[in-house]
Amino acid sequence: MSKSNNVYKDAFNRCLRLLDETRSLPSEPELGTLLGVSRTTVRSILARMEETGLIAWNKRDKTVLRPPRPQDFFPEEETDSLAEIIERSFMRRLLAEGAEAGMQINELELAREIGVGTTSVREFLIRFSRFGLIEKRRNSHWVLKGFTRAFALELTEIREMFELRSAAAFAALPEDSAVWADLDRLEVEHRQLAGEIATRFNEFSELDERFHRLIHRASHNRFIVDFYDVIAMIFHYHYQWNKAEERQRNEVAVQEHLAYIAALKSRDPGKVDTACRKHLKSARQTLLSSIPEGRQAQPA
Amino acid sequence: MSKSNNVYKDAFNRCLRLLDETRSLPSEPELGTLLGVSRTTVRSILARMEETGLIAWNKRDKTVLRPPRPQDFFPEEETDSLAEIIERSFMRRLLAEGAEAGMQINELELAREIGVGTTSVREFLIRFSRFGLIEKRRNSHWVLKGFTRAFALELTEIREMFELRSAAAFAALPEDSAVWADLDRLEVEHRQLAGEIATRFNEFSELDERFHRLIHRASHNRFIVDFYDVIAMIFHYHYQWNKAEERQRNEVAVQEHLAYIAALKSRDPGKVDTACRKHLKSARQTLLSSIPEGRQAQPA
DNA sequence: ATAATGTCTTTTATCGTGAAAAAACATTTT
DNA sequence: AAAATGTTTTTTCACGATAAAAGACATTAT
Repeated sequence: MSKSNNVYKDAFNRCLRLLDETRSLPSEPELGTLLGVSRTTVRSILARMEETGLIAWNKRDKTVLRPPRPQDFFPEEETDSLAEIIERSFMRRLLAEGAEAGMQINELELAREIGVGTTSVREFLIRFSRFGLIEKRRNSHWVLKGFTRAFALELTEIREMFELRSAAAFAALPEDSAVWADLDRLEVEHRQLAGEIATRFNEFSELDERFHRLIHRASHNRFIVDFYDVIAMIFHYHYQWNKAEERQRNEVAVQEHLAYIAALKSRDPGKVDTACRKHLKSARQTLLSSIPEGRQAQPA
Repeated sequence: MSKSNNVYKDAFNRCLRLLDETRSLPSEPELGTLLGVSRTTVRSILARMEETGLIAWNKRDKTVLRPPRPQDFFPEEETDSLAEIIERSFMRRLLAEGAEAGMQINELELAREIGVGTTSVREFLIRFSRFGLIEKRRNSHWVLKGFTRAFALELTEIREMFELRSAAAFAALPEDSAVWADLDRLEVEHRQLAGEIATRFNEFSELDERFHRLIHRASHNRFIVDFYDVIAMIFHYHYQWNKAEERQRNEVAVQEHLAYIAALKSRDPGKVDTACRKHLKSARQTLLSSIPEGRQAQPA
């Protein structure tokens, strides 16, 4: 099996959702941009839609014949890229009990366990290494550094440096910058979420990421912007793992964000600094409190 | 050709240099640690040394029969790892004329040009991406962001944040920390180099790297320590490329380092901050002045 | 009994290969 | 002539295979 066609399957599923909304589909290049795939893939999708009687396809004419049924969709798990599959497996292992710092990581074993080729695992590990959780020994195995307290402290130290600087840069942006409209929109979303926090608290983490990325982008520094990937990854898995007090935590965070947004809009550097610090402090506390005291780094 | 034996060849060459110093070689495990390779490789080395009449090998006894001759060494170029070869080729292209921002990078073409498999090129590009000079388009090619003025400014911005913080942490280290002895040793090396700067100015960049890495390590933050890899890489190639005023630049930098070292030893935060800022400012100037004004990023 | 050597097994590094997906080129339609 | 469709070529992604190198185990020497 040389390469899975998950790009096609995922785009097909997304295309099915478009069918509900229109009588006929747009041109091939347009569909390509819409779905984020090449025309080659678009044509495979159209071919199958024709075969299964979803559309009538003749050159420019792509008329919708019937609405999509559940069985038209490809199963969710077939739409994931290999990288996603490997990442999930790896993180499950990493966050599971028994993943102690200093432990060695075996490419071949990982590949066999997940059921993929070694190349994909190697490439994943190289990409993953920038998160600072693993390290390669030259000509030899990888070493797990572990999701320790030290890691969390080092991560938050950088995060705080970067975000304070980005927030200051944000507040100094000219009145006519497009970011103020983005911020307004995020503020509305925050207020809506705050109003229905009892039922929608689990939607917070997605909003959180969008909010912080907007701020980091104001730094206009690729290293700062890219570093948010590390934070996002950690928070993503961290929240999957630690559901304790989730609702209350998010409720507090939403309010902190609203205060932070107000400070940014005031454009007063002092207020921005205070609001940013306050939020970062509680974010750090949340992360730290979730790491068992016992998980300590092994002495090198 | 599945894998080159450069590890063996490089270790063999290094082992030859040991022959000059002793009558007989130590045990296999000891040699392994000394050369940084496994016993398997050590035994291949010993086998060849026996074959070529360099040593008499019988179990624990490894007597040196004759000093190594130039023709005993493997050619330098055969001792480089594939990753090094690819990196050099890639950087040559990147720094050559015509490597404009926005240009797309073709894995297959690169692999063919260098004469290696695509897997190795892919892995290199993934590793290299953390330097912020290239970026991957999902399911498609890599895009060159280019060694532009913007890149240099973003890089130095982070460097300055990190180094100021590390220097402050360094100065606050307890009297009995081992770093003070390291610093003393580096100071001596700086004074020696300063005395013979006319002839040895080209040895500065290696000393520079060791000095800054020592300071960064005081941060005890893996992200800060790792970031120095980005700086080191850029400076490494930058200095190969831009030899203008090298001697004078290095002469100034050595003096700035000595002032910086004195400030650290004073343990006065104000003095440290001043000396560090001064040096970083001139380092930034040097880097910026070497980037042609014309090299601008393409609009996205 | 400890540490070395000798032997065998496992893992890593790299390639060539083939299908999926993108991209380029040619042709037709509006 | 601009933009779509139809067709062909190129590139990316992922695999299994193989030699180099590491590592584990068994044996021998001090």
